[in-house]
Amino acid sequence: MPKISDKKREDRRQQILEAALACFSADGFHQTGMADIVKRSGLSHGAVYLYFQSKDDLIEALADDRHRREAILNSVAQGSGDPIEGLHALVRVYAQWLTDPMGEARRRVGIHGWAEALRNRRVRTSVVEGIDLPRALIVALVERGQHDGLIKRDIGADAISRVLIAIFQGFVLQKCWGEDFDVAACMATVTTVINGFRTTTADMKRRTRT
Amino acid sequence: MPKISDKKREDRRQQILEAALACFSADGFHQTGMADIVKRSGLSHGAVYLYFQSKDDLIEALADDRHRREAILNSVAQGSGDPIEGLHALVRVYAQWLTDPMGEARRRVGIHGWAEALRNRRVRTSVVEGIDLPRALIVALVERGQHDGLIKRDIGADAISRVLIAIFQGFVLQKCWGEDFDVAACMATVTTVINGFRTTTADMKRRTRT
Amino acid sequence: MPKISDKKREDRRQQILEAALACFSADGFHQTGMADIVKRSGLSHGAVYLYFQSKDDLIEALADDRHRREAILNSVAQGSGDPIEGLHALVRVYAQWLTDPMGEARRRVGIHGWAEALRNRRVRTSVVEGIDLPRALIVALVERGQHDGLIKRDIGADAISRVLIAIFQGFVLQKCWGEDFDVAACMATVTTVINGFRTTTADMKRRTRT
Amino acid sequence: MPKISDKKREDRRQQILEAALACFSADGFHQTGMADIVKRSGLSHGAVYLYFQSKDDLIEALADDRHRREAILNSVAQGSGDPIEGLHALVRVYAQWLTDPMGEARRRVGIHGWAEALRNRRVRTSVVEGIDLPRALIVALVERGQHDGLIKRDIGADAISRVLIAIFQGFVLQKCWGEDFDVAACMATVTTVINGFRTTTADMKRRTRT
DNA sequence: TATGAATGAGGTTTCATTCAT
DNA sequence: AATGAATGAAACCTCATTCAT
Repeated sequence: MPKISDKKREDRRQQILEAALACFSADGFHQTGMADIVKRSGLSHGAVYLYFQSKDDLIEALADDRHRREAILNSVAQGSGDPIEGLHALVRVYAQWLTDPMGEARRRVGIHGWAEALRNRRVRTSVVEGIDLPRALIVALVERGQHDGLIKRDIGADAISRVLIAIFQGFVLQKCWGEDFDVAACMATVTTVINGFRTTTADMKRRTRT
Repeated sequence: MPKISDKKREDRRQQILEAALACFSADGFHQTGMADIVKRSGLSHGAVYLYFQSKDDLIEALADDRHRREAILNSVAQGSGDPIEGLHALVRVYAQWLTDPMGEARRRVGIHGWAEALRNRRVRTSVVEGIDLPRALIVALVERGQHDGLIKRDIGADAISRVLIAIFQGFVLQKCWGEDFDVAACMATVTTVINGFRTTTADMKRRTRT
Repeated sequence: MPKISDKKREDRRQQILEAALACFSADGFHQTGMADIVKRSGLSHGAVYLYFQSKDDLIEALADDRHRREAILNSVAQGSGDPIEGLHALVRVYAQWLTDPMGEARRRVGIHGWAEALRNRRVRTSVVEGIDLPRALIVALVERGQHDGLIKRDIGADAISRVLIAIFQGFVLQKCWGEDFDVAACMATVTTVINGFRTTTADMKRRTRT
Repeated sequence: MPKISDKKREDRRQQILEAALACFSADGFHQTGMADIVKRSGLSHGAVYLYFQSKDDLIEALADDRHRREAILNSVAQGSGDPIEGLHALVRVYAQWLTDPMGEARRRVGIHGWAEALRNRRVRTSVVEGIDLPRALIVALVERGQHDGLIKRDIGADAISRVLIAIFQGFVLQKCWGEDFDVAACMATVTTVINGFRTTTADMKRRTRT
């Protein structure tokens, strides 16, 4: 029985996923043919189907892949003491991710995934869970900040997390569409936005009164 | 003379566009077959091709349609005196648009269009021009606000506009994916974000010192 | 009842036939769409179908048209006394027809008709009858020539007629394919061919012996 | 290793070409649907497109095929010493080809190709090159004959070749249209025609005088 | 009579997937 | 395990013809 080693098996899998990523990035899921992926992977049709049951399977595997990578991204941003500083750290991590030229393909496929999530339940689950991770992280930070009196208490932690995530989603779109997206300037503005959530002296006075 | 009246002609066009919108919203551009659109429109294959040269033409027509509608949306938000109030007005208009249940299909198709924009130049042009409209509007408001000393001068007007637009793009995504997106709460937070751009007393002091 | 005059009716018919001729000449019968003919004729779809029942009907009408024109062509060549001179006259008439720049379209459509004759009985009948006319004419001339002792008696009149007709068919093909077909030189050679059918002194001696 | 053997591959190709030949012979290029060819070949749609990129490709492959076969035909007729005998040999070869019942389909497709050559450049090139082969052969023979004083010098070798080729083209047409085409009698007449190009005693006297 | 919008069967081609080797 | 030839449903689009006006 010509069973290959687990390592080789995993290598082949990655080889196929990389080919798929490149193709999907260039043409989208539905304009990419299996033949394109097969050619780019250097394997055969049959081989690809040994590792993935179908094209949808491949799409979902990439969605999961992204899911896993973002989990790591988030973990990197954890562990700082000051909640506000934690938010800034998260921003820096995502800014980094947004700028990485190697990640361009992944960002583009991500956008295709956002559209695909509208009609493919598995993909949607993966995407939604993917954003639930940073959301929970942000919520935790904000709630701690509110508890410590550092962040305004009249806005929901959940809403803040959704706004911050939305900003990054929009940045991905705008960056992938055009070349003139100034990441640094936009990031600086995000910093301002976060600082805007800080408790001001006015808030304190108001609170005292209440 | 059976030459159809202009009104009837335009009605038929809308009839087809609506069918296409519904289909594209449900299945995306590439999973929707012309047969689906034909069936839903109640017309025949040939009739559809009498009004649109190809499926791509249909996609582009919808992109243009969206473009045109957003232009109206923006114009609605213009004309207020106070720049900050102008931004809030704009937010209200888009919040309205985001909440409108009739617009669900259009929002979903919009997302598919964002993905399509990555590989279809015509669609990308339409999308990019579509966001250039509100961007220019926001930039104008912010610059006026900065000139009047109402808005912080240390952040770029362009970056602010991109952040606000990104927020809305992210909101569209999050709203279309899940049912638990709290539009009101998020909008309130956007209000806070905008207020965060206001000049603070601290800013003034700093400026004086400089 | 808005019945139009016979003359107007005939004019319209010709208008359509001319449009069809131009289209068929350029693109062949099956690559030409009714829409092309309609556009070129300046009439409407409905109008064309008032004059011709179908596209095939149009093709057949053009075949018949050609049939009729060739009948005239042949009649022109009749009536000379000397049979050999009659053949030369016929050659001159066809040479003329082959050279006429206005007839280019008709020659091209003729070729398309030859192919169509293989699968359309009506067209084949028309084509075959069309060549039967000059064939009968040539056969009559040759038989008279043979009777008068001017033309060799050991070759069939029918075969001679088929050879002469074949020569013209081939000329039409070669002329329509390329620009370097030298009509004058080829015609001169046909003259030689015809003279080759003349009885020689050798023939006469042989005959005397028999 | 399921990579098909070269022989099997070539067999399949021929299988498809034969099916196409039969269909095109019966219905012409444009009335034949790919479905007809697919059905007749016994393969599937996809398989046919594995061997030929498009219907046009199939048409051109048949044109090239014919080109190649005629080249062989011509080579067979070469090599005789006496130029006049060479012409007669050529006539015999073509007479053979014209009579072969297996070649009926090929002759019919050939006619369709003549029409197609009017609007398809690739086909025209193939057709024109196809007749250039025997033309060059005939020209060479005739020029040798003229040099040796066996053939009249007052007619162009090129014109003679065109006449002989035209005769065969016409024969193909007439044979494919009707059942009553007497190949033997017509061929005998061609022999007479060729002999008519021989130098006569009259020619010699005239030449002497000059 | 005349119009041209509408029909819908049928055209060519693609492509995710399978399976004999 | 691996190959790639083969499948056939389904994709997009065209076009000869009809018919309400």
